[in-house]
Amino acid sequence: MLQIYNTLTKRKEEFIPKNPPNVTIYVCGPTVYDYFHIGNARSFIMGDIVRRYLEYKGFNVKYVMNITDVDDKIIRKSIEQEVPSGKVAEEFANAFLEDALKLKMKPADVFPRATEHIEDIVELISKIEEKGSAYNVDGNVFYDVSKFNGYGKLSGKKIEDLESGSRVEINVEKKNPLDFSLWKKAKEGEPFWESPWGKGRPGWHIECSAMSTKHLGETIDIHAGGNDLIFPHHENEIAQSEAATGHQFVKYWIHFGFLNIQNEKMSKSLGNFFTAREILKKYSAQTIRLLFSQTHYGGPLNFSEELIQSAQKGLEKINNLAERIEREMNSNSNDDAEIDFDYKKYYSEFESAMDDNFNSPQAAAAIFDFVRDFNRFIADNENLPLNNFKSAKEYLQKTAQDVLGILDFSELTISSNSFDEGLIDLLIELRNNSKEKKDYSTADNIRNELANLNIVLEDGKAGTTYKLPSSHIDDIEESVLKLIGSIRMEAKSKKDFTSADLIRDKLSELGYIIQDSKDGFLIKRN
RNA sequence: GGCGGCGUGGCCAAGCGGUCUAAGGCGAAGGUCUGCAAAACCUUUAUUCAUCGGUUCGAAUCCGAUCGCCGCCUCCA
Repeated sequence: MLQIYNTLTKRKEEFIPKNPPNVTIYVCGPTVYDYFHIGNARSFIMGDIVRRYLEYKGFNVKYVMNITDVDDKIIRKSIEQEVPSGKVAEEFANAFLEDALKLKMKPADVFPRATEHIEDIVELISKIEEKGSAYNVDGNVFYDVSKFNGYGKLSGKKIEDLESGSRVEINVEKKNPLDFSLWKKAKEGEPFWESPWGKGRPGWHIECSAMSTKHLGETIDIHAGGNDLIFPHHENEIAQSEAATGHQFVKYWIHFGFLNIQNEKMSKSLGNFFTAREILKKYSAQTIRLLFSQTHYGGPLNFSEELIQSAQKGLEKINNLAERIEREMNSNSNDDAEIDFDYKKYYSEFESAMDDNFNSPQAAAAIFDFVRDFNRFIADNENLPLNNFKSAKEYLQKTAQDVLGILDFSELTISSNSFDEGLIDLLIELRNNSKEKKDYSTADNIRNELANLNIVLEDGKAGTTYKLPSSHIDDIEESVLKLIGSIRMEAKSKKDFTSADLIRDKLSELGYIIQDSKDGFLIKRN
């Protein structure tokens, strides 16, 4: 039974969607005036994990994430850069979509944009006006908070408290300082749309109400976003939508904790941020996702270089097993019956963790338990039947890959790439020959040189295996060829012509021609 | 001023009334394997959960107070 902590009721509740097995989810997406930062990424990724887990549970999820493409910040930027606001929005919306993919987020079923829903927005505002919950002051339309008696139910605030301590900007047009804009009258030079109230653009909150309703219906199952959206954004969405429809807007509200830097909220205004782009240059999506998974979504996460590195180390452990499994699947032909291993136990650990309000840290722990125990199982059972590896792969795929997104079998370094791995095999053969001759200095030299190229050799019972670096494969080919050539030179200088000839023959088998010259050698592709 | 969150080992972090002498990751120490490594595995690394009181047969978990940190109330994921 899945339980979700609902911000609205402030307790964990059993998740019962309105129309099972369908589930509707709306997550507040980015305002596209700049690249999004790693703190924003946390919300998007945790939303993605929520979605993926519901799919794992067999629900048919419709997932919507809005893109706010008209607002004050975008307009400000467009003025600064002297380009139309639509251009600014387009540029950063594209960047967002690219980065979201790089972060392994499953694309939303719909990424609605405010500017493409002006009609729906106008219609919704009119409806609110008809119900008497909005008023028009000279082309500015405001929501009348006093008409909605549930105002404050999400954020736990009382109207009086808000009014007294308020830092709300004083606006003489508003009846009440808490009233907020539904439609903003266009100022000189601002983008605008025609409306019954004149030229203008939508207020911030109304787009979510309009687009959510349009794509998911009047009552949606889950609405999620960062903690800072509880008030006023989500509170206002409820007020608008419920005033218009008379129905409950959202069944379950989920809010994500902040990502902090040195214990302070990461934010554009404080300037203490890293963009997701920057971080992705140094760390993989899987690393970032594991880091996020290892903290509960609701709490704060104090981001640091040290922390992300420890996640990276942890990830290697999972990847190492995945690679081992992949290697076995390629070479193992033991078709004996599967030996007993309690896969079920790890599925149920994973599920009961995720069922408890998406407790991803505990779910990750279940995966680590599995990795440890399965590694041990391999060690204890020589020549395991292939089916065991299949089952293990299935476990990792369903949990680590499909739900948390911290693993991708198709990206493992041992699998396909353009680099000719025969070259590595040749080096391994040369190294093994040296080892047999107890020429450890040559053997170690080969290993060290490869290590410098981020190619790791590991001697195992069944022979030597290797791991390739995940990127820049092309540059490496040249370095590897140079290494092979210099080994051959050394062999020649020692009059070890057997080795030298072996190298030349093997290279030609791989399609390379090595030519000796006075001062060295030249290797060409045949 | 109003509202809310947090404080668990060297670091990160689950646990939220008994199975907790507290999961998992990182780190550290020792060991197995290895020519040496790497990987993997094994062992060790919190009788204690900010502090002080209280409730309870029983508390890291509930209540109160104190100290410290953070957030929202203005754009913000």
